Amino acid sequence: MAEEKVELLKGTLDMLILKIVALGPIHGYAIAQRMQQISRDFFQLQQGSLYPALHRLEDRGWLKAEWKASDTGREAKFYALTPKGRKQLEVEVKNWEQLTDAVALILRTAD
Amino acid sequence: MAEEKVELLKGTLDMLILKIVALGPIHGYAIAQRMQQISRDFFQLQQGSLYPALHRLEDRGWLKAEWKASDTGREAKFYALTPKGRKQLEVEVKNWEQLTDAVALILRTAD
DNA sequence: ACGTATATGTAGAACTGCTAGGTGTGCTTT
DNA sequence: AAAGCACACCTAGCAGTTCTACATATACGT
Repeated sequence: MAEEKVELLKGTLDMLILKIVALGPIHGYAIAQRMQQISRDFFQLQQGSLYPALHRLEDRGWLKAEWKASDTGREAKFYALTPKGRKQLEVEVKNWEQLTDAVALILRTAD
Repeated sequence: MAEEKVELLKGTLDMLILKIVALGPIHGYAIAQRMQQISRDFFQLQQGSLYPALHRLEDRGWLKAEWKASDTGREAKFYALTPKGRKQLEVEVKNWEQLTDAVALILRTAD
């Protein structure tokens, strides 16, 4: 029973990560788990997508990282939204909605 | 009054082009016009995105091209959906809906 | 004669996400 | 004790898509 591979639309990952971090400080590995959970196993975020994205978001000043002990006692890098990150999330959500609206206009066009 | 640049999500362009061609045979330049029209000027498809995409879709056997005279009397390359292209459009639309549903699940999550 | 709208095309850059590999810790099972 | 697995982080390099910028050519209006 081969599971279909679901590819993210390039450009949405940042928004999804920002949204999940906005729910409260969380470390990378757990972000992937929550994304999978919330999306009912639809999104299965790969580590090779996740970690570079986190570094990208940190470089841009949208996330701030801090080492702490996780639930399991291991050290993990916890990410939190910066004020800039919160604004960026708003911008990206607004843009996402406009985009999906515009796509919907085209998909619903009958000739 | 600088217009905001709207970037397409990578991966959606093929679907949008297939959908517009599905409305009836049409040439490339007119595809860009219709997309802009239908999306109420939201999408402004660049020629550097359009033509490579059309060639890609033709290479994959989803579109078939034919030179004909356009409304203005000039020669233009009219594209039509192949049966394979029609199936592909269905697949992409279904995938798009699943994807946006999954994104919506994440965006609507309150902690 | 000139500019504009129509119509097609390419080269190269930029960005993103994926594959595939690697490191190390701690818990559970054999 | 060792073996395996889940946790937790990371990087290099590839593949794919869209954009910018440029190039070409025709028809029409002024």
